[in-house]
Amino acid sequence: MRYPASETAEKHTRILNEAARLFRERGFSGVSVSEIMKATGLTHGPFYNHFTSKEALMAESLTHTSTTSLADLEASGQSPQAMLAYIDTYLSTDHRDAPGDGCLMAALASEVRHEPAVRGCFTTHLKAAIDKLTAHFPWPSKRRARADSIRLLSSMVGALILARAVDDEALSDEILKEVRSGLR
Amino acid sequence: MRYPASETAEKHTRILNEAARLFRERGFSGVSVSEIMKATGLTHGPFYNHFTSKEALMAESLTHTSTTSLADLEASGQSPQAMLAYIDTYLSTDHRDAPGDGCLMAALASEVRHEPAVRGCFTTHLKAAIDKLTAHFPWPSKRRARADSIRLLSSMVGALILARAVDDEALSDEILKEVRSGLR
DNA sequence: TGTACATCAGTGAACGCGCGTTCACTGATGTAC
DNA sequence: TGTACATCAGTGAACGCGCGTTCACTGATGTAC
Repeated sequence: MRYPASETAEKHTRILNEAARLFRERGFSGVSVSEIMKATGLTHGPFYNHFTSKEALMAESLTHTSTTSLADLEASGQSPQAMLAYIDTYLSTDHRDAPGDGCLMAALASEVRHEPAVRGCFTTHLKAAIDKLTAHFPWPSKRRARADSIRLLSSMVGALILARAVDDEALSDEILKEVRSGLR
Repeated sequence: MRYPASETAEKHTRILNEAARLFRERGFSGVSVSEIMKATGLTHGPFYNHFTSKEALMAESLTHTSTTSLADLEASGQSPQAMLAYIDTYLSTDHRDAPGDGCLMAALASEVRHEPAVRGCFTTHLKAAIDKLTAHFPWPSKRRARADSIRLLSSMVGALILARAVDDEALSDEILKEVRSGLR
């Protein structure tokens, strides 16, 4: 049956939000189109009214997540304290235990390598993240700010991925803690 | 038909080697049992003469790769120069472009999170890697050697994963280069 | 304002496909005598 | 040493399953008059 036109755009956004959350939680290949549609409260059929393919959704959800998560960074303060708080939040057990709401890169970087359809979007996101980090925080040397941002990002992403992969909570906590104190 | 008994063990090892290579290249879920068996020159049927399931192969191939790749680390020298050479090799474009022969953690850490069957093996490997790094290299402070090893590993793994995910070779090279110089 | 009709997002059965896994069969090897 | 037979890794067709995707159909909404 026909539905109010106003709901269409809202449903599109809801699919994107659910997809973004589920993909980060369980990976692109760990989530089916049907599951995403079920999470939005619909059957799988109308998926193709909104997106041309699962790959297209992957790309669009990645771009969608990119804009919202970079807004978080810009919302934080620019003081050295704000920078440390940002790092502490990123390397917190809360972030580790909630990948669905967390960093896109830590959740999906590995899988992106195998999905040609989303590498472009991911690259755009990473470039934006480096630029925002470089511009936003009070780096000791302006000249080295970009290199320092790249190093910070690599450390944080690597630590979070390892902390999430590991079976042993003590080791996982230790990784987060040591990388946190290394960045002070 | 029956085959020489001597070949059985050798075929088992060949399956493990091919699996270890293919899993690192394309991920656990990106490689099928049939592909692995084809790579060893057999049909898919006898797979279950060697392993009880794909998950069992994933676990065994991870343990198998662990022992061989940690041997590489022990084979390197213990001088500060050897340590820098190890880091440079890890963060080289050659390593980035050959995941099939490279670091297990950079290739599979993300997927391990979604595969309960291999998290234990992965954790064992990561612990061994931290211990070997800690004991093997000439860290400035013995007391902080373990924390420094964890930080080094996080940086290297994170940088390699990001460098591999990205679509843009200049950015990929930049990530490797900056993290390399940050570790000098 | 009321009526008749076209629209089109949602439904849910169905499609082909590749996956992990099973199994009846094959036939050279290893063993018993 | 030669013969008869049991063994068992490999073969390849077949299984059920869940996936991404398609499509004939439904029926409340929006539009034309």
